[in-house]
Amino acid sequence: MSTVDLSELEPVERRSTAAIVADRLRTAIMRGTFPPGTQLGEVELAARLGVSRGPLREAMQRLVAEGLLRSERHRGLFVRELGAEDVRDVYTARTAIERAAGLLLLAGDRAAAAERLTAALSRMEAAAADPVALADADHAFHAEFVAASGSPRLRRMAETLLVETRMCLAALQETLPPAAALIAEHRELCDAVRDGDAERMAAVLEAHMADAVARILAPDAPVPAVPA
Amino acid sequence: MSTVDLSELEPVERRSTAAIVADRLRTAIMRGTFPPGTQLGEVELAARLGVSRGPLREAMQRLVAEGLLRSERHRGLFVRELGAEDVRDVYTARTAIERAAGLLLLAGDRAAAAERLTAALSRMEAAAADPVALADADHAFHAEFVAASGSPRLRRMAETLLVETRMCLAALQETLPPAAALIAEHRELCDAVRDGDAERMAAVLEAHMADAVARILAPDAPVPAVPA
DNA sequence: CCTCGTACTATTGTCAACAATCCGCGGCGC
DNA sequence: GCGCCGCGGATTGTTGACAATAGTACGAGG
Repeated sequence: MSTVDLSELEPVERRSTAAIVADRLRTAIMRGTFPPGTQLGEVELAARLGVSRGPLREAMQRLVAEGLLRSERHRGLFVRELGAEDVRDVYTARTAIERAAGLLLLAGDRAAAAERLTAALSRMEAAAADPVALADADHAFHAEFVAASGSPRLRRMAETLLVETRMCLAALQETLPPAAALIAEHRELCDAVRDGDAERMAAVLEAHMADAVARILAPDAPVPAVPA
Repeated sequence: MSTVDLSELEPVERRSTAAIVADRLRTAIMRGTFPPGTQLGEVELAARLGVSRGPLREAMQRLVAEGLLRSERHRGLFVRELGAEDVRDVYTARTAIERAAGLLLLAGDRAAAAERLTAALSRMEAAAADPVALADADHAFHAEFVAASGSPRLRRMAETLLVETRMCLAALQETLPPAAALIAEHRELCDAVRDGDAERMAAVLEAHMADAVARILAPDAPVPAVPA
């Protein structure tokens, strides 16, 4: 038959300029290009992005709604600065979201989910050498974890929280843990999902988050984990 | 001493126009003034609100980021329509958030939290006769529940989800449950918080959410609850 | 009778200019 | 010397108008 591959020509729809600008700014903030506390001048940003101030302001309002920017009236927009309290808050929220996503995962197609997660895990292993690539892979793993749950709202919230997580890392000297320990924790999560063990999954997840908070807030304190 | 009451003159700062417009639109959508699927014409809305299209567009982008509006390029902005799948999704997300908030509550000052909740509960009882006032009070109770946890992120997410909840109710004929049963469920939640019983709190919460989903999606099916 | 092409209209997307507001600095009075 | 007032510069908030695009209706052609 003359049926050709249609999988690649569905999403012809270009998104609005404001959405593109918002994405660009989000990644820039996430990567630490704009350190927390810096003011985002509208005219300079607009010129640099090649758009006018209108769409730029719309994009900024979106980021304000996401909690990444803080708006002071007639003063300007500033990159939100995250303190210790915020780190704890981000991780408690992440724990809540990812735990719920994990439970949905277990209730759904565990095999497919485990496969997606192991794929993401292998990408983490491939990036173990490069710290920034490892951080990207970690981000992608958790995003995949929540996305696989099939819940669009959990997914959106998790994405916002992951961006804030990376802001924390970038701001607080990005003390990434040893790659081996990090990967081991994620592998355990994968196994729990594949086995359908909800208790273990939740426990591993909570321990993972608690470890991350402890590591970020007290970089010197050693975190008990698997040695290698 | 000459110390006067300072509690009421701190927040002199007026918020930006876009924020005000966003609030106005949010409540309008929440109350069902704009039924799901309706297009929000910019010129008409701007004229009706007495602002220009610029701030209005910024407010709308905020609501898009919150998931209340859906943007189609060169077509306009429409109120997001929620189906059965969305109802389930909203309530799973709410369960995740409120469960986490409840755990934080138990870890903090239980007595103060219980007091705030019982106050909110009494407001529900006072509004038992009027369905819309009862819905408002229910909304306020859950908002208070999450706010008392002290987590700004959980609070913000919960607020968005509560707005979506009311959209669901307004769209699907707002079949509110009998006031007595509703209040009884919330009172049980209060008691669990005061007693510090995490297991019971989570169980009550999940049952409450499951009941709500069942009621919304199948209005005729009787929900087993306390008779009166 | 149905289908394709085309002009029109209404709406959104974008832009540049105007007005209001706030910070920093210099001068004045006490 | 210290504090207050006023002014200049810069930035944000807002406005109106211009341009591009999608939907719609009408008419021509098969």
